[in-house]
Amino acid sequence: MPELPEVETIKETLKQFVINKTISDVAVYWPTIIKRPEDAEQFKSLLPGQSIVDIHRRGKFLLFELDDAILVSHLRMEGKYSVHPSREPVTKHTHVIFSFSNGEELRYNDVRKFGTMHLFKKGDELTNKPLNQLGPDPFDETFTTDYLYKKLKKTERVIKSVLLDQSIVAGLGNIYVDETLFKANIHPLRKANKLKKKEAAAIWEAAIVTLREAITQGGTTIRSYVNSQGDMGMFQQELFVYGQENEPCKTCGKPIVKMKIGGRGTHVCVSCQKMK
DNA sequence: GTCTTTGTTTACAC
DNA sequence: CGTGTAAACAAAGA
Repeated sequence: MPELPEVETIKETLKQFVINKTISDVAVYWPTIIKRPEDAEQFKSLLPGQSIVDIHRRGKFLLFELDDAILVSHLRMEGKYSVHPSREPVTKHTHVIFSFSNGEELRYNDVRKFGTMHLFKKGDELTNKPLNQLGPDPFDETFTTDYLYKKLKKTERVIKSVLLDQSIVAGLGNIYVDETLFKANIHPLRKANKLKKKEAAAIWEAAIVTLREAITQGGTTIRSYVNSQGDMGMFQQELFVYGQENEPCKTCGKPIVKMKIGGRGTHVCVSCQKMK
């Protein structure tokens, strides 16, 4: 479940292994991961000879900047990247391999095969799906309390669903939305357009603080997340509500309740997070 | 076989 | 057509 802090951590750990490496060959064992170009054979043919110039992050997407292209990669639930010598055996969940001219390989591993890859000519990625659907990153200067408050005003949806909407703000997923709303003392079922400006400001602040702290902890490891060096995140120790069903609230001691909102498991302290 | 998991896309009712 | 909700979808493990 890599969300923004996990993808940020993956980006930083992966950088040291792949920048300036030149792709010599590409193998695709599960073509449905490749979304653009539609034909995986064409995808493969476009990459050899290109070097990895840099890696960026946009929301939950990893962006591999190549000499003349951008590879946009989404890890969905369980996608992972790792670098190995080519002689090392692959696992049954390795679906894409980028071979480098130095004998190493960047491997994409994904137990669920839900991840996606889109390849663009440089510049085209911003005006096409999936990146053109995204709202600002939480740390972008355009993501302000005013921006958030105006967006919340416009919708009848509950706040939980709005914060999961990547076109509002890009990078929050189920873990960090639940944690953000707990920190802001807002019940996830509150209607977005009924929230006061002060409450929007509290959500903004809570999101920024939670994400920043999670990044410094290297992300959250719930099921299987590790960074590209194989290290677990540590933020799970800081979780107040996510995955804490029936555990006592760290603030008030009442048991954390799990409910379904918009089809998503949602964790809430009904004592601390008021419906008002 | 059924159910759960998540982020995103698609279908559809209003 | 915009909006909101629900279902579909990707696949595997419990």
